[in-house]
Amino acid sequence: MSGTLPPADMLCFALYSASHAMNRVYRPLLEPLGLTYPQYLVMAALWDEDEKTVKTLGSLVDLDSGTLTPLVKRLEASGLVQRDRNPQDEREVIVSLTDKGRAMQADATHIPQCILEATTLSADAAGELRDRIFRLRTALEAAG
Amino acid sequence: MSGTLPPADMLCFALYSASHAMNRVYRPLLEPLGLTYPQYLVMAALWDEDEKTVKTLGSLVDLDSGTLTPLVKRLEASGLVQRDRNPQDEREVIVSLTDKGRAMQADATHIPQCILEATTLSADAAGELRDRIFRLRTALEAAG
DNA sequence: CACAATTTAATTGTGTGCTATTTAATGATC
DNA sequence: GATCATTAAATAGCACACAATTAAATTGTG
Repeated sequence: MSGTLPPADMLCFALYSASHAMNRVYRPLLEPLGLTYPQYLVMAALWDEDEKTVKTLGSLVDLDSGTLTPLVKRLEASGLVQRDRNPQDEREVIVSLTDKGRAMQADATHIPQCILEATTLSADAAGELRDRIFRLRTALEAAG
Repeated sequence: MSGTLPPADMLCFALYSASHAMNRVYRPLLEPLGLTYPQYLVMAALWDEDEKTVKTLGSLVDLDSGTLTPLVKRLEASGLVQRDRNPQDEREVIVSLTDKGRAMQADATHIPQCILEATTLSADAAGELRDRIFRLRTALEAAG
């Protein structure tokens, strides 16, 4: 018992490969918007609630400043967000949507349905699987 | 119905963040071996069965030559694998373990158990979740 | 046999991810 | 109120990922 396994037997590889497969389904949906998948996550977080610090965004999309800073700068270069120092605390950068960034939400409303259809799951089954995977994530984070 | 969602409600983000969390659990386990997670997948595939072409490795670990070629070259530079053209078909590169690469398997046998414990799941529950996620992957790949 | 089509790796360029370090601003302690 | 510790972003360097292209070898068809 308990020796090395081929990737096809690993839970980690199931996550890894399913995450890649998900990315590949997103890619053609996001290409017309000019967004990558992590950029889409950031936009979705801002559509949910505008004006967030880089740190808050990082906790919502599971990325640190090393990844987020250049990513948000690319969104800024595309004219979708703006970055401003918080006058109350100059250490913080507040990322907020521009009019163009807000307007893009309307062009993205079809995406969740497209993804759900690609999974071939019912909405309930997808929600249940999502929660199970989030619980796995919580356990893994607690272990680290 | 069917508008944009915050990341916390997305199945895709559950996969994405759980995959990152998994990577973070692996990192300290692999650091003593000097391997990254994708490199570990390649080594695991070769421990299961030695001597595979880049293409075969790619299908087993879900990566293409653009990622695999430099990754395998780094494993070669570490002395863990060797790369040889197949004399029967000079287009193919056969990746095989060196003695050092084979010997490393013994230093990795504890890892699956560590990962299972980090999930806080029983072996059965982990296997069931793994299969469910693999089925999701299959559906997503069929949609693409 | 010739030669077009296919297949396999390698290469190039962009965009993540992450660690470690640096810089600047804030807060705590004396 | 000067100094130290903490915090938030930014930066630098390495290693994936992936699309698109290139180059070489093989196969298929006439």
